[in-house]
Amino acid sequence: MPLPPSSAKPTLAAIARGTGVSTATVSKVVNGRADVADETRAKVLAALEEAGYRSPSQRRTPTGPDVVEVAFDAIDSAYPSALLNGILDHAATTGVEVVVSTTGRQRTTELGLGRKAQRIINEGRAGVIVVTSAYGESGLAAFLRRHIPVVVIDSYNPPPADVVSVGAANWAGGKAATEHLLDLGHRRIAYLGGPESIECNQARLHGHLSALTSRGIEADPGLVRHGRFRAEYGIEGLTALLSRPHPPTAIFAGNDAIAVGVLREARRRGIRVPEDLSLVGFDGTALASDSVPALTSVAQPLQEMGRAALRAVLRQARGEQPDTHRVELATRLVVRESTAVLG
Amino acid sequence: MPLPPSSAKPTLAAIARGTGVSTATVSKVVNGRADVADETRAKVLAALEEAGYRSPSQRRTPTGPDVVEVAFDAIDSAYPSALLNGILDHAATTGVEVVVSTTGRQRTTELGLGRKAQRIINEGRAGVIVVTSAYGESGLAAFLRRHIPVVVIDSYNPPPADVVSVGAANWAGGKAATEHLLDLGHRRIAYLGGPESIECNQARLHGHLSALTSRGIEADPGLVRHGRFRAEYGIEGLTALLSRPHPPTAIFAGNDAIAVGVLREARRRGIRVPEDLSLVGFDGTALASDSVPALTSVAQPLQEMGRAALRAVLRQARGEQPDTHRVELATRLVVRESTAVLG
DNA sequence: CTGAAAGCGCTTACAG
DNA sequence: CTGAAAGCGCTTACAG
Repeated sequence: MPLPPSSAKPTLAAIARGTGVSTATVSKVVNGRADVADETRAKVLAALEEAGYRSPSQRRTPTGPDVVEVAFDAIDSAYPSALLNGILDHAATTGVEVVVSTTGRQRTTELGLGRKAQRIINEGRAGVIVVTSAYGESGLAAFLRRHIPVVVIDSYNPPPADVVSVGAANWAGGKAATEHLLDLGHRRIAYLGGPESIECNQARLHGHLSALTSRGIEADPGLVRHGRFRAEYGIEGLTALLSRPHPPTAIFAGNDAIAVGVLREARRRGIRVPEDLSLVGFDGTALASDSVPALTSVAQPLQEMGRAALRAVLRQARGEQPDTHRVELATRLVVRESTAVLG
Repeated sequence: MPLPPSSAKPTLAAIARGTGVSTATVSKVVNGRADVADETRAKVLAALEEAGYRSPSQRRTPTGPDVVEVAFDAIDSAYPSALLNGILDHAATTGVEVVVSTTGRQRTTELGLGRKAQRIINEGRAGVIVVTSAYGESGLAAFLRRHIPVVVIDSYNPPPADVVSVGAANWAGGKAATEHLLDLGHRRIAYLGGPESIECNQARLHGHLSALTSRGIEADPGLVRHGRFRAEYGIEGLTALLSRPHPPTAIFAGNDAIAVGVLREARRRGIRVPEDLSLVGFDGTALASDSVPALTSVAQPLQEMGRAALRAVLRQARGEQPDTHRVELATRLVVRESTAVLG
């Protein structure tokens, strides 16, 4: 009597028993040989998938190091670099290996992503860390179905319930940025954000708005603009704001790249920062400290976020329950040279 | 009659025959069991090493993707990030997997590095890319002994003859930087470099000196300073240069980070760039384009260097001979806002 | 501490 | 296209 496949151990013989074929046939399917009927192949593949079978070379070495895959959109700024740095730092101390892959900013097709997810599963990763948007709901679900722990850093969308997410306190950071500007006497404060739909951007904006309303200042919708997290949108944003009847005296930028764009456009126009315009960024990467004038910015503990993400993945890989669905690390307002008392 | 170990196929049985013990004993050694005499273990380990034995889980999956290891000192600036970006880009198009590891800037002990090298060998990598200094001569030699192809990017020291190195045209880039400043009328041009002993730094310096002497200008040794590739050394360097009787009118910085330090210190002192001081950086990363004023800089094709390194490693992994011992990619002077005609 | 022997998981040449 | 059977590479319980 064939056992239900789910209770069988993942050996060729067990799969063979479960599907009513010989081990030889299962072996052929596993090795992609041609001489198997399509129907048989399909049945066996389904059973292999169901049982979570790994061929010997796919099996994780019992003694070998755990391998964690980190999927980025791209590594094209200080932000992903700092995250990776934190991940690699913790990896070195725990003896874990890190495979890094990028999906490319131009959204890959669903099919392409599915294939990448399948590869990650086949390679027997101990876990997966997904940064921002790489892999949608369906990709994440594929990992979970195979019981591969997933942690998402700064997810663009709210992740499913059984995925741990790591991020910074974006709302509190946004509030702190705007409170700093309010404390300096500014009242017309603009927000130049990233993509409107993205979670972290919304949280920063709402922190900003909350700071305004809690001081009894009505937010002017004309002072809120969205774009992308790149310098171009700072240039474009400042240009648009200056064409208004009452331009702002201060700008809170959704990240440092946007702030740097603002800085550059301000300089081009002879607007002095901070004398004529105060400016706060977000992220606190080298971009903020190296720019001239150095940017006041809300620092995210990016390295620590990377470390926390790896820690959370490894904890789950060891079979421990995650303590929390969301790891949120504190941000810190670092005041530098780009903000001053309203003159 | 036992065969000489080198001609035996790398199976347990062959190792056993070669060393005159049973397959059971060899198996125990491979799996690190305790019940083997030290002497026997040593003999068997030597034979395993000699034969290049890999246990089933260490064997590269015949169908599985190649895995290339990339060893950085650290991923703490735009420079390693851009290299990695190029490597990952080419990896995505060739289906190769990339394991990233960092050795940490504080030189790890020889022993620690040796262990890391051994791990990389055991994991059956198709090849290794070493960035700047990670792994010394002995580490590289260990890879070569096991016939694992190695490519070095921007090696701190000249690599051994059978290691392909990838880098930019540092000498030509340094020459172009200084010629640009000479063309603008500058005659007292300082060089603020990175560590004096490092190859790429020396090449940039000598390009600079060559530009001077080919215009009949005697180089002033007091205008050459070394430090590290960080902003602090730009601050320190400018401070030292200004204390001289005849400060320079232009500075060629060994990389963009140093140039940014110069920029910051100049601003603090009320020295205008480029009106009072012209400044050229090296690397051409976002640091140069995002700084205010934007930096004139010698751009290295970092992404292309990453791609070229992976291409060279994979070519060797396929058993092809490398075309060249050194892949040198052209640099390009990008003129921005930090250089002007001597006033 | 060593190895003969049993056995496991998988593959393959080949008969049907 | 399928599977019985031989066999390979490795591991392990156990006798010595």
